[in-house]
Amino acid sequence: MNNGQTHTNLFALLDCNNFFASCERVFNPKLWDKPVVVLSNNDGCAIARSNEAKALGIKMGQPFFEWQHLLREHKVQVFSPNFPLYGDLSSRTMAILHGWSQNVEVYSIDEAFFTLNKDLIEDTETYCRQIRDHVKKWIGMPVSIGIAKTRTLTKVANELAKKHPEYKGVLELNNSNTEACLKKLPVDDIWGVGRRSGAKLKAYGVETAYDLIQKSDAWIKQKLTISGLRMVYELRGTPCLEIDEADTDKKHIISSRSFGRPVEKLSELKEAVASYTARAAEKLRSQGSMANVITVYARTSHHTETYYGKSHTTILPEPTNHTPTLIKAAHAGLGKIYQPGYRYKKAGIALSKFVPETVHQLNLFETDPDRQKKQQLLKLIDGLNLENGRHCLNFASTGFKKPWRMKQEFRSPNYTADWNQLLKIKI
DNA sequence: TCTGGGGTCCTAGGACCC
DNA sequence: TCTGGGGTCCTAGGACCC
Repeated sequence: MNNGQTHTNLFALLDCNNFFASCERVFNPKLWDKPVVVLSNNDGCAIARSNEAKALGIKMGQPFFEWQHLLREHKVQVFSPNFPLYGDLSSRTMAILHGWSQNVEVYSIDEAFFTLNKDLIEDTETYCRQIRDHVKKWIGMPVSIGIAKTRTLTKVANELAKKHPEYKGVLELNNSNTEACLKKLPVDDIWGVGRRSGAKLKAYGVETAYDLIQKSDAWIKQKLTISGLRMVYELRGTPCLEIDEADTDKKHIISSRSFGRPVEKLSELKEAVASYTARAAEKLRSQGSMANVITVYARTSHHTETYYGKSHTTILPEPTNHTPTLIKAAHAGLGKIYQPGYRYKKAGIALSKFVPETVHQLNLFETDPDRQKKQQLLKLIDGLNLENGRHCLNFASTGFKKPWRMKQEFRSPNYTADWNQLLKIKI
């Protein structure tokens, strides 16, 4: 988005408040004034919390069992994650945003950068308030919007807009208020500064974002690498992050899960790995790529004394996105790393080193005469699964009973993604 | 008993070549 | 015993994000 760089454009960031928790509320008005928590897969820990839940002290990533007692004491409402629902509400929100800006970069499931043309919009802050109201009214989703000269600064603005009610969800950073905001912002709250770098910077006496931008470029590059330097330029008001819209193809596709209970048998591990591989291969085909490399790994829990974890990487004889071929390679790798006697808690596979399908189709030295037919069959299966819901057709090696499957005890209905689970209203 | 899953980018260091 | 300088490519691992 080149016109994002010109003087007449400002950046903005729309971010849904407590996204997953808010999604659960959209179709369930009873939750509006209650603390709501969405759990990770396997109902392991908290991954989203409403403001009320945050106020109770439930932390991001905190294990469920540590705060389970609050369910009774404070009527905390918990949910297993319902990603189809969240994905659907996300697309609807982004669709509305597209109606307000020419340049929208969907950055994650719950946030998007967009540009505002200063030549056409007189009052950018008022404009963004209208966007916010539109999303609230049509989707029921509360959002915050930050406006500034660079994407990193919109993050700062957004955070403040969210934290301080007096901004009513929208804040624009300009020449007169930016410095004051950066002086208030702890250095580890900056987008791009994690726990490690945060601690390091504080050890050097750098406490706030303002302290950081006073340092020399050389110092910053030495302490935080080139990406840290780019971040500081952005904080000083010079855009230098490119987020390209066109190339959304993934460079790695990962599929992994923790098991609902520990797995010891190789046969069960193989089922799980086959099932992850099938999912990853489906994603690979949907972006029109083939993989040259597949990595498989398995590990026990980190929280036990006898930790065991290993991975194995296979370079494939030729790039492929053929599910049975990939499963075969994953199983071979698994055979190399599997050690009996351990209670495995998680396994996964990763595909990488992609080439476009079209490149391979031009290969004159085709080694597999049936490749075309196999390809068509897979497309057919993908199509049926897409139309009729995932798992309509499966590969037998992915297992039938799946005793290793995740725990999901608190799942909400698929209000928007499944005809059988539409919200019922009594009249 | 109980601690997510899926990504990106960067650097260091080894292997290899001239 | 001494003992180059560059360049490239690859991989593992760190750090961060949502």
